[in-house]
Amino acid sequence: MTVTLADVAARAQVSPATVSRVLNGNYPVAASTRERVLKAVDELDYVLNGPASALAAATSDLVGILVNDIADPFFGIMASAIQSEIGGPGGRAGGERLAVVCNTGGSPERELTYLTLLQRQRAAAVVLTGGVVEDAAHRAAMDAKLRKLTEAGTRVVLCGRPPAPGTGAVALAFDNRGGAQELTEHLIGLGHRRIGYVAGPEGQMTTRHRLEGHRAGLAAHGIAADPRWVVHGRYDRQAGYEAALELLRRDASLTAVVAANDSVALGVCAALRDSGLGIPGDVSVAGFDDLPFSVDAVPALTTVRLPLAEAGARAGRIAMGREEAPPGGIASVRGELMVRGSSGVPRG
Amino acid sequence: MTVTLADVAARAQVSPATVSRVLNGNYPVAASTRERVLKAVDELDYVLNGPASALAAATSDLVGILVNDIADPFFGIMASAIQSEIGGPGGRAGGERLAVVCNTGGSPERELTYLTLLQRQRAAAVVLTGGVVEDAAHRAAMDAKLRKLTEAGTRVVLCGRPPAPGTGAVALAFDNRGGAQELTEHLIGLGHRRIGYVAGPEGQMTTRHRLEGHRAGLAAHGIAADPRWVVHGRYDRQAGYEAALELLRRDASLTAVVAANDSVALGVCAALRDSGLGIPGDVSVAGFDDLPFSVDAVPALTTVRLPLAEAGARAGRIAMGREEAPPGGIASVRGELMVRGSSGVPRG
DNA sequence: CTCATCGCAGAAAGCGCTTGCTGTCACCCG
DNA sequence: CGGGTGACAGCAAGCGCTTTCTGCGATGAG
Repeated sequence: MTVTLADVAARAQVSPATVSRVLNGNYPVAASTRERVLKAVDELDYVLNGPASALAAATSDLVGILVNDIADPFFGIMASAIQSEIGGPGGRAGGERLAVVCNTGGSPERELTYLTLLQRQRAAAVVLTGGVVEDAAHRAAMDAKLRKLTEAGTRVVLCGRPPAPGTGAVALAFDNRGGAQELTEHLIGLGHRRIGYVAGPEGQMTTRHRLEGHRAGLAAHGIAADPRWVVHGRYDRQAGYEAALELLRRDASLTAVVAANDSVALGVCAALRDSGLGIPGDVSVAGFDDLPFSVDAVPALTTVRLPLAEAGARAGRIAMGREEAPPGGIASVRGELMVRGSSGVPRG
Repeated sequence: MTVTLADVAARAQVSPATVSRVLNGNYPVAASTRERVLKAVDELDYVLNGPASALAAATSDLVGILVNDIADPFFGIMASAIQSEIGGPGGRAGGERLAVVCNTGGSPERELTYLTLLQRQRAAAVVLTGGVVEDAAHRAAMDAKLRKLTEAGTRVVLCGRPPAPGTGAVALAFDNRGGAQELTEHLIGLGHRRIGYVAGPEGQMTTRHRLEGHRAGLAAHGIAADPRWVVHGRYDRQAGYEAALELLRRDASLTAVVAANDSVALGVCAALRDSGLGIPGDVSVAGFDDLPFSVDAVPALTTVRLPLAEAGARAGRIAMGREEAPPGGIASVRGELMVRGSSGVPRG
């Protein structure tokens, strides 16, 4: 029914071994023989059996990419960049590889399960993106899993994710703390003193780092951090909308609001507008990430640009062994402050 | 080195066959035995070898999802919905499946190559999204490939994509023509007569259908379509920006511009603003798709909402055999007109 | 002219799992 | 109390490929 290597071999009058070697091209085969084999492959419309080949060779050409939410451009951009580098029909980077994009939905359990699934498939490499939950038990489980993967020969790269020491995984971490601090200092430089902060979900490292950076920025200028000025929520527009309303309720004298990311910032903007406040006339707003839509917001969003595509591409290359890992297996990726229309001098 | 089924069997004092059956749960195994096996699996930290299992069982639990660009929310949303339905650790939908998201970048060749790769992996199902190129040779090649896949037992679903008759593939097509017509008629209803149209790339079916719908809308109200009012470009913001400028250059008296999709519409808005024109005061703008950011644009974008997530979820279920295919294997998915701030009565 | 050498092709032993078929008990019914 | 019937467990034959090792003819050196 299905065409196998043996069929091709028979038609080309050679042994299966020879066909395999022609297809893999890692063993000398006479040109005339090769040609004959290729012709047979073509005539029979032969398609290699991936599982069989993976079993025999003890490796597969699958590469896993873990993301929190593929519908979110933040992850989409990274995934796209990673994929463009891991080979596949896209980038001419050696053998054709298949990228397996896994949606963890931010759930630690799913993350673990997907890793097992990938391990089961004997994936060639795994790139993990997205946040890390600050739960000791989960981190230990993750680290154990990652270690097992690297020990089994799977290359593991953390992209935009804090390092996992002792696991053998290479990490390209975003400098969330530094970026957030720079952003807050920009607002302070404009004259803002009462700055609200819409943070991400509690218990996430990204949330904590960005918040810490914000506070460091305040501290650097001797501004006391008022706990009423911080509200936690999800990393989405809706959460931003609600958080902004809450912030206003707590202290209507705020002159600026920093959001955990751009989506949240958009929600904040909508809430402010719906409350009759002008941006940046009444309240300045700032985001984080610099996703494509941020420049199109009106006014355009002041934010911290994270080099998502570059970091993803680099992670992809490292995962493929086409670029050396950074010294110590850890690199910090800096963001860049993008000052745009949504931030201005405070009113009054 | 690596733990195999046999190791587990030895430890649990049973035969490999029994272990396999416990793990697959499709054969009666005594509770006490099962427990013993599970214990051994746990103790040895056994991970099933995917390729070996796929080879022996002649099926794999991989599901392919083809998208044009994973960084584009249009595809991200569909991919996410599809994935949530195909099982995986996310949706509790039977066995754990791995979604393979493939970025075709809109290239017909890559589309074909990915399909071969998926065929090679003996994928359980494949969901294709994204546009179709109107090239006869390519379509024939695609159809042949799809037929081969369905013949090999792979379920093939086209999501938001025109049907491929005779291939055995199920199609959930978006009613681009109808949506575009409705949108244009909405503008006409407001009083617009000179309506610019920023179309997608030529030679794509989606582009053609939307443009045809637009023209049908004009025709229905006896408005002659002026060829100068149509500009083609890519499906992105940049193209929209440039196209809008070109449109204005050709005829500054346009009172409305319809864009091929929301991203393009955003570019159009930016260009209009940069030209000192108000929206919708001077020119009304409309998009297509209703992506999440469209409601946040200022003014919010009038557009046609495509039920991306619903269609994706349905496609996923059909691919998994958990929902029956529509009669004839073809269903048309309608869009819904979303009237928002970017469209108003024409000036003057 | 002989023997080591080289270049290429084939034989065959798995890779780790699934599954049809064949036992082997234990139990129940007559 | 015997044979029929189930409920489980094991045997063993692959699944389709890779790869080591062996074989063989041709070539070049001595």
